[in-house]
Amino acid sequence: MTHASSEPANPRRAEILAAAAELFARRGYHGVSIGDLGRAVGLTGPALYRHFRGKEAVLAEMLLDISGRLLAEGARRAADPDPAAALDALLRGHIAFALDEPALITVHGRELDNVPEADRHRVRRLQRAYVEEWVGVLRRLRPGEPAGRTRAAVHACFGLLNSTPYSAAGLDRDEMAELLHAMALAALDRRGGASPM
Amino acid sequence: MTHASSEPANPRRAEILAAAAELFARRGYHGVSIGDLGRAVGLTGPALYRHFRGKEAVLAEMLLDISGRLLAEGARRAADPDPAAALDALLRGHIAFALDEPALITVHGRELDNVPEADRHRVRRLQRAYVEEWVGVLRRLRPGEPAGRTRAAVHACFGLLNSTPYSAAGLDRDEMAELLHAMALAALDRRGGASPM
DNA sequence: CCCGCTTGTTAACGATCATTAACAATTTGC
DNA sequence: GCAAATTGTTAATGATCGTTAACAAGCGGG
Repeated sequence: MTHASSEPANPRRAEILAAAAELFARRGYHGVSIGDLGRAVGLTGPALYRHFRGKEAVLAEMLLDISGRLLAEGARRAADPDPAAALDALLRGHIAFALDEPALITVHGRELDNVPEADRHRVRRLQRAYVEEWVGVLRRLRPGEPAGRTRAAVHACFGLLNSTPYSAAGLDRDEMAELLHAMALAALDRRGGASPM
Repeated sequence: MTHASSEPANPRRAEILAAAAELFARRGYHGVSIGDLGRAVGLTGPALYRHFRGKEAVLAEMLLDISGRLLAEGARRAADPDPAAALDALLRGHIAFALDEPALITVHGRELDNVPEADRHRVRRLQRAYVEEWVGVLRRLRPGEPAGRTRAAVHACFGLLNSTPYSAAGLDRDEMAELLHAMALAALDRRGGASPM
């Protein structure tokens, strides 16, 4: 009941989660009602309670899924023994996620405060672990840098990559991916003034 | 009544706007009630209607002020005849704003959809004009680049600079400003693969 | 065949919301 | 000093919210 991965992948749950992501991203968690959520998948509001314990549970499951997926993919990519290759893989993975799931990236970055406390701690732990995967790779490339500065650089890099939802217009996916990759790599590469990567 | 700049700078209005910015940034527009807004400045909820037409008017005035200030400063800085100096000034100005007013930058980027339609169009026009100041400077530095790509690069740069609210911990203001400046300049400089700036 | 589970519905609940009304205190202009 | 405007209060209104209750249709397994 708690773990969605052990369930038989109920398609209605997935449908609701996808619709909720779009609505939460566009209007914010508090700007979306249970009635809105139901209507978005062709149901009435209370039908949602057949699939989720409540509105908060929808958000909680969504954020746990996102942060879990990011961390799982990130940990795998960061394991590359060549740190430059690991960074390249992290960039590619994060960019693909941001371009393919802009609503999820938006909600992931904005709505953590509305997750009930127990799950919020779990999401925060996953998010922090994901950041630390990046920090670990960057510290292999530039061991002397203070950890706080590296972490701030990672957050700035995420801000750049997650800008996708607001600038997707006009460029096709592959060109946008390449632009983000070049900009992010340059930003991380030339951070900190003098020391090269 | 419509233009705040011609009024005698009512301190209560400014106090409410400042408190509203913090609350809107933290919980989102719909997550903040009129009672919350009043309480944040030591009043009851309905007292707010002595200073604003309603909740939407608070957000509208806030976003008009932010986008207007960004555009005014941006236009002045972009007017430098040396495009490299203009870009440097734009970066410095935007970074100072993001570091000094993280709540305003956050609300500015998230809550446009909740502004009533008439004001929303005006805010969007100001925001677009600000982006075009950046695009104009960058096109002076790299005339051959397609405009859509330049615009996407500007939005990505804003994403990087506006990451401040989530990563301010650990670094002092000046070090953070320098880090953001170096990263943003590198990202814009090395965008697009080969052509130098 | 029918029992029970799943997945929907409509109706109703208390809470909370933005807003307005009615009224009081204080300040300002003359 | 006093009328008028300013700025606050509490109380009330109607809408909407998340949630639960009560009930119904469809379906699968014995």
